[in-house]
Amino acid sequence: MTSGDKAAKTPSDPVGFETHDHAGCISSALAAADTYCATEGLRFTPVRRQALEILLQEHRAVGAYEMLDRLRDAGFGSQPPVAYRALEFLVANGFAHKIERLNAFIACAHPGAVHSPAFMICRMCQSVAEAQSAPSRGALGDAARAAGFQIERTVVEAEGICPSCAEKVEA
Amino acid sequence: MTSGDKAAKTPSDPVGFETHDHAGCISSALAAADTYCATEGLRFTPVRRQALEILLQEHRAVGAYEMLDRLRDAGFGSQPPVAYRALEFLVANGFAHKIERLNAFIACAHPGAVHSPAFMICRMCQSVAEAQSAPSRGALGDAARAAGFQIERTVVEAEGICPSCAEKVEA
DNA sequence: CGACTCCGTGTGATTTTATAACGTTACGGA
DNA sequence: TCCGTAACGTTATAAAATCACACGGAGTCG
Repeated sequence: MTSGDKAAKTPSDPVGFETHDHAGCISSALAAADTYCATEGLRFTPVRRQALEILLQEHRAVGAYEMLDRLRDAGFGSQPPVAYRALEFLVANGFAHKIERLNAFIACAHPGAVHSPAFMICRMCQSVAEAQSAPSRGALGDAARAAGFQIERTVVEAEGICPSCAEKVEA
Repeated sequence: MTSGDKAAKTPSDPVGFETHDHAGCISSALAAADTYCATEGLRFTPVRRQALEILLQEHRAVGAYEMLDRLRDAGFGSQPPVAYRALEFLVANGFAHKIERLNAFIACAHPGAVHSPAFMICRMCQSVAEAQSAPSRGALGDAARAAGFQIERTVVEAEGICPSCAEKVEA
């Protein structure tokens, strides 16, 4: 990814509450995944590629069974493991994230970059935006160090109201 | 709660990777819940009280169906809604928290205090410690403000290795 | 080439987690 | 005391996730 450091000109990089050039971001993300998998010796098989494409197209959190429906429509297997395995691959390799609060999955907005993602989940429209978190700094990091706990992975999800739903409420 | 401000002498208050005076903490927590419910006009019914007592006794994350077993053993109903409703009450009123990562529930370590809990989850022994987070400060808060997102609630869960499991690994 | 192995895939079955719907009971205010 | 609401118990079902096993293709090594 390009945005890089946390203290860059843009204070953060929400990506998600506004419209995008989807066609572009989908194809470039797929191409990046192709390249990355080739480099790393990972097998970016048709199901996996299709699953990522679905996540990118939707650009929202997609449940495993919804993914399964889409994959079946695309000609793949129709049993839960088909979806779960593809999603597991995408998550393991940083192409997607699981939103624990929703039991759903979303394409990574910063693929390729090593990051601790944080999510903002609108409780009205269910849209999800990805931001960066810095768990090792801040209160949680302090607590972990004090307790001698070794953090390997963090789940940071904020639930609330997105800008566009806030407007609707006021109106 | 007593620990109060984030910048007190104790930099944080993990509570969970060490043994406690359980008998004492259970009875005092129950008493506090009694008082709080009386004050707030909440109905701290037998099932709810029993559910909280179970969480306090276990002092770990307990699944809804495990809770259901225990409640049934205690003479309450034996169907899922019994457990889910009791847990919902406890969570809604701050006596317990849901650990999204584990689909399980744990007694609040700071009952009565308004707080944004954060959890440290050991992936080896499944133990869970509660700490404080400060989501509105830090990277997530910045991103939310920049995006115009109104945070109402946060889920912060760190997965890793607790001190005692770390010792075992080294040994 | 052929056999072996690993990994990914497809499928059936099952487990685990969570909610819907509905009648009955019990509490608390008028 | 009567009424309305909240809580409870139960049946049933939905949603999410995993287990177990067979098949098949891509290497690889003889």
